[in-house]
Amino acid sequence: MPGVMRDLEELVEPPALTGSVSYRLRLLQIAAYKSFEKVVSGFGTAPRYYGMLKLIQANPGIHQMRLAEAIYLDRSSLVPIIEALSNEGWLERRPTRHDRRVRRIYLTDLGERQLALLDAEVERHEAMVTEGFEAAEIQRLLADLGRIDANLRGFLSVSNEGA
Amino acid sequence: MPGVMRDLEELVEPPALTGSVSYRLRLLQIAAYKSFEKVVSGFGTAPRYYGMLKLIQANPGIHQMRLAEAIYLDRSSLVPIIEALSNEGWLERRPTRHDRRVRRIYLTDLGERQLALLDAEVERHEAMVTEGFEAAEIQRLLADLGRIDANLRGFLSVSNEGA
DNA sequence: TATTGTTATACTCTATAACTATA
DNA sequence: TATAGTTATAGAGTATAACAATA
Repeated sequence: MPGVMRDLEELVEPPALTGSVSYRLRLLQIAAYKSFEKVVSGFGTAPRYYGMLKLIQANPGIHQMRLAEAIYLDRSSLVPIIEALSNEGWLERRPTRHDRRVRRIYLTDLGERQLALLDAEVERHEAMVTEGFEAAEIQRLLADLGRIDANLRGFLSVSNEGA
Repeated sequence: MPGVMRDLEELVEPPALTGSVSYRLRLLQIAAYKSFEKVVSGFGTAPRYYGMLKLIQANPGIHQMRLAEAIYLDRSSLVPIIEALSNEGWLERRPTRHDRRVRRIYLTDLGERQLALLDAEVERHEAMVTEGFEAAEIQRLLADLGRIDANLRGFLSVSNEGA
């Protein structure tokens, strides 16, 4: 009776997906994000903006526009995020003297302290993600991902030239 | 006058991000998705579910539950997607004899033909993503991503054991 | 009792367009 | 005229919970 066992068969991954870097990236990102949310808890809305907080930390006084570009967001989409993290005490917006349209973003002291705690959780997650990799392998992987990033940024900026 | 040039300075990427595979994956996926949408057009809502369509093609008659798991979606979230693609003629649901709760999913003939056209667009995009990579480098990268996928799936299934 | 697919519903995230205040 | 930030709004996309049919 062929067909009866069908429900128990392995899922076939077609070559077009198995061999696609884009597809792997997509599924990996979903899985990485879900696992990250399981690892991290008790930090409010901040964990999902960990990357942004680290960028602010490394670039104190960064403009909102600049920040939005860096994380591929529209400037309007960034506003409620900045708002929420300000309300939770992570960061603050300060006006500038030279150009009063611009507001510069800084971590608060509380933000700095909390971010240090969050760093530990993030490292724990990263260790799980790269379990079984040697340091050199991780460096090589990061280099490869960097090359892909360059390809994509190049393509996106070229195809945005008209805008 | 230090500080005046600040607006033109390069963005500093902190080591915690530069060295994080998770973070790279996240940003890459966003960029890859945006570029994919620019490359592909004229296929309705299908391109964003290209991976799912290829899975159905490779696993004709797959159950909805099975499909949902494979792409990390809740079974309820899959329903409107299946619905839309059915309405656009890409696929169809057929009842089963043995277990009448289950509906099996198949590509239609139209779906097969359109998917063949979409394949070409996807290949074009993939070529851009991996531009500058040699075939062996791509294989190595895919292998690395596969190892990460295994780590994540292992972690997610373990931490879901209670559920 | 458990499972598959479905529905109703609400929540999150995002972009677009219009607005303000500055430049 | 153009730009930085904001607001209002609408559209995706997702999960949760409850339901019907079936096992």
